[in-house]
Amino acid sequence: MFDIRAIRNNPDIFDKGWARRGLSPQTSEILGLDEKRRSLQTSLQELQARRNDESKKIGEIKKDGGDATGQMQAVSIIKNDIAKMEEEERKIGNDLTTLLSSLPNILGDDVPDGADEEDNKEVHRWGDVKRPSGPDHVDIGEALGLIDFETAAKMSGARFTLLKGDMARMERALSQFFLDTHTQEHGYTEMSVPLLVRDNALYGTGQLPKFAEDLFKDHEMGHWMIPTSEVPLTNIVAEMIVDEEELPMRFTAFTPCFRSEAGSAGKDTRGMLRQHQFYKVEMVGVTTPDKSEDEHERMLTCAETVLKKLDLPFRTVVLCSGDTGFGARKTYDIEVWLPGQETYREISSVSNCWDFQARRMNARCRAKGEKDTRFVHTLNGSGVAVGRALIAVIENYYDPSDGGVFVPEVLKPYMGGLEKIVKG
RNA sequence: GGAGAGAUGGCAGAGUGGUUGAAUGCACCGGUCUUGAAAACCGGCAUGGGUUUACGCCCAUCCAGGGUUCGAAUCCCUGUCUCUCCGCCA
Repeated sequence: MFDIRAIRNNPDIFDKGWARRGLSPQTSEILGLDEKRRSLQTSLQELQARRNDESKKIGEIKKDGGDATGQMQAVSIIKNDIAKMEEEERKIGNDLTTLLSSLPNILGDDVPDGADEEDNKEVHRWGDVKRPSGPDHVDIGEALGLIDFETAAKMSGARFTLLKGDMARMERALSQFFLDTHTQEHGYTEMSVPLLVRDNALYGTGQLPKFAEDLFKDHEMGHWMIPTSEVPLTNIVAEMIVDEEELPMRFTAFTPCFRSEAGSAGKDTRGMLRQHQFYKVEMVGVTTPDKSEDEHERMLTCAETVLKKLDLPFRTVVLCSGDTGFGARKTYDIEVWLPGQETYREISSVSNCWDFQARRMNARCRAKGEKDTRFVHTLNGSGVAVGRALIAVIENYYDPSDGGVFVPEVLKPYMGGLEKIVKG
């Protein structure tokens, strides 16, 4: 959502911003609606003032025991006009809101222009690629008898996975390791959050109204399954005015994520890279407006740290204008090396949403002693996707001599000291 | 699933159709007093929007959305949330 006054004052900035996302100019339509609405509002309020005035007089006349029939009829007529005008005003207001809420965030100046992921700019690379190529997690996992797509498909269809034994345990170990690192070393507060949310929560973070088809919904109760715990974690501050002393707030959660993958038919169909359901440890930050860029860099470091501790080679890119998501002002993706694909694949996405979500959620902050409030800035980042981390470990820690998978050093404490996953 | 109670300003808590945007207390801000502080006393203190060069004026908001009425915090309907009791249940 956007500040209509800012659009009034600097329409060019917004049109140029949206042009970077490939959109045609929007502000003339926005401002046309805005002007219409305001002039309607003004005349509506004049009528309301007259109605209030007359009604007050009727009250006085009646109190004195007089006859107010004439005045009552007069107000009755005004009332009809008000009703008509209210409806028109509401309609235009809705049109305006619908238009504004379907427009993406304005990109940061430091976001490179580009059409798609080909144009993302690499920021840096980390780690030695010890296994440039090799079997993928499907071959390794199935040979070990610990990853089973067929059985999962039997009960749930495509894009689901069944993990067994030490493979299931390693998934759990990864999530524990991520959570512990973020809570104990990075200052995040662990949250256990609702996985089903209502429309308004998804509107707040920007998934609705535009991206309903990407989500699973329970039509009976009206709940949506979260596509990421960014939704519940960010909505913690919805409708709140927080003291600026309490900022930054840093939340983390380990949750399943549910995605319909409606637009990605045929994409990444092999293996467990793209599933309808996967686990993720998420980080969310809430800051004052002046601190979000620093927080963004910090959050990126937090996500990179867990990959470094796992000794997984990765590269970090800043997404170009065409690849940056709807609600983000700027996004870093961390891509981990997958020997099975001989390429880097996304394992984390770290975004600064600026005040975009805060406006939609009405999440504000106030400095001590101040009267005025400001919208907070919100950030979110995967820290990191557990399923994809598991893939990365399987493929990078593969031992061709026996088909096993070494357990990364930092995961051993979470796996009872196990050194290696082997065929059982 | 059944029965009932409730939602009012930062908080507590009045108000059941006519100057109620809302008593009172607490908190908060300013002042008087004091060497200083406390106490006491005096004054101020909701939010969003429209309009205005400005002072200001106006509109909306007592959980949300509809309705009744000349007029709604107050009456009616729907939804959301909270609480109590019964049933069921991880």
